[in-house]
Amino acid sequence: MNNYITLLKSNQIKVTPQRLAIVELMDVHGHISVRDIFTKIQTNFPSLSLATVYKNINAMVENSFIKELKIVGQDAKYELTKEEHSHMICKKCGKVEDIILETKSIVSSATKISHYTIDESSIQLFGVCPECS
Amino acid sequence: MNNYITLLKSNQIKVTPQRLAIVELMDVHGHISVRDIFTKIQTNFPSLSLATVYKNINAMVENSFIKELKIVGQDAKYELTKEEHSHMICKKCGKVEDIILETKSIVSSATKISHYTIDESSIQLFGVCPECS
DNA sequence: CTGACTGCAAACGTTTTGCACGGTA
DNA sequence: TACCGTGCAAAACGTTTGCAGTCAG
Repeated sequence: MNNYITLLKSNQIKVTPQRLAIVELMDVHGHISVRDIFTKIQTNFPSLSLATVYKNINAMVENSFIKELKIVGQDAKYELTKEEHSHMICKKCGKVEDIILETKSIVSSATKISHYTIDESSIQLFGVCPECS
Repeated sequence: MNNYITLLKSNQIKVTPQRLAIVELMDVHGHISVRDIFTKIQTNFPSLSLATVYKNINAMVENSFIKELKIVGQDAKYELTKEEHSHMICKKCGKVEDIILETKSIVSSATKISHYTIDESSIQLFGVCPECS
């Protein structure tokens, strides 16, 4: 049985070919924009509608099944929700990569300073990747 | 002599009433969206055009005179460029606040792991502010 | 006085919506 | 079979553009 089918079902999301294609693309690419999802899927699935992509993406974000990633200078990208992680962004090639960083110390010092109750963080680091330099 | 006039001039930006209003609003509010700039200024400056706001914001971002801030769940906001800092975002009231955090250690560990040359970072911490809890 | 800035209206691209049809469970 | 999801077309947004007139330096 297909992994993506299992994944959707375990999140109470009804399985359709469109959704399978979206989830597979996200899994393979890691981070992907609506436009890219649409054009990539449409190649071998010409009947796919952009409205359907939007509707599904929105519902999945609503669910927390996927996460929206806003990056300055880029279109919004989407990724499957997984272990908390940060992002490395290459300013030359635009690549976005996951990286697991220790955030406890920064969060605890921010808590001390601000007196916020912090439960989520977004850390993006910009620079040039090894391949581009 | 008005501070904002000095500020614009020192960045080689021609001084106009529209730009003064925009810069003043950003300074006072810290972080503000295009829509809010437009509606707030328009109250006592009815001839202001939304296109002018966009043109100025874009030129100022281009200049690095101001910075764009993309936050999940909110419109893009703009802030005057100043000392590097991070952001606290209250999930209840939507408030965005600056906070100065030590980022050296996280950046250096990310550099070791990823081999990126990192020169910029965006750190956003989400939670509930003291006033809302 | 000249080039840059503004306001307006139109154009554009993106996202959302309503509705009839089709497919999943 | 019942309901949810899909595709289509239109509508609603947000942002950009071109142009003619105005203003800052």
